[in-house]
Amino acid sequence: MTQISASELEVMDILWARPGLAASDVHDALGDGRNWNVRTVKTFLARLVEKGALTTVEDGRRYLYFPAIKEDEYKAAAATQFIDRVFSGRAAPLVAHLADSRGLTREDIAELEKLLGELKK
Amino acid sequence: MTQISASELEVMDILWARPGLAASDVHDALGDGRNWNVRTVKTFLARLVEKGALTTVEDGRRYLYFPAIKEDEYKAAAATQFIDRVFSGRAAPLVAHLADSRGLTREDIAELEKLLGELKK
DNA sequence: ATAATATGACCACGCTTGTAGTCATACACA
DNA sequence: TGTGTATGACTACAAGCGTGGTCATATTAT
Repeated sequence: MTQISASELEVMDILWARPGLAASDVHDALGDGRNWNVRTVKTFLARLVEKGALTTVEDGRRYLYFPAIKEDEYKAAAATQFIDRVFSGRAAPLVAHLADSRGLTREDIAELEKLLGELKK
Repeated sequence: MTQISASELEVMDILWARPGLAASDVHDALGDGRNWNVRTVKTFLARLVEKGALTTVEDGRRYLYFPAIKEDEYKAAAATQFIDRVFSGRAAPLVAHLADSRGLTREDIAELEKLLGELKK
């Protein structure tokens, strides 16, 4: 599986949330800060199809796009890969850095504790 | 600050651990799986200097390389950036994914719990 | 019916990255 | 003293990425 770039990932996020959009819908859904030309969005869509991350279904004279990979699986793999690259595979230092640099919220901390509690069993 | 690529980061890791190596020393230190040609390593070093991540000190007819950015700061920023890109800025889901996909070791879990304990104060 | 618009197919272009090659020179050993 | 070797400076080149243009055609609005 080739790599998905940061920009491409934004497109994937849209389609994971709402599968089956057409190119122009994806463009609209990005709207906010992302001021990409529709053609730019189409380039990303085409590249994602090439990479096997999306599939298409014809709908008249246009395509609808659907994720071909699962969000959870992709993100889990991305996390593992990132930690391998940057933290030699150790998760704890990463969390330490986060705590340091941007501060986890009280809620984050509570959530993580709950998680760890479950993991211990 | 321009981006540091995965390969470049491997070089940075060497120099964070042992600052002041020459190009050929860095090459040797990589040795293991990394079968880069010395010239490839030199390209990475030159690019890192260009990017402001390393500085050099002349040593006769060669250079010694020193990190110009701090490991902790760089990695903290990288972690934040990664979480923003992939997990919309929320750390907890990331840890959940790690737990899922590759399994944190018992030690990881213990370490994280200790960390969270400290953070709560 | 004609003109503006949307859509897909294909193309472009400069920057980054991985991976070195070439050249000139300096040093080290035979 | 000549020859291999290490070093830096510069160059190369294909693939990936961000960004969008062109062209032909189909659809919609007037």
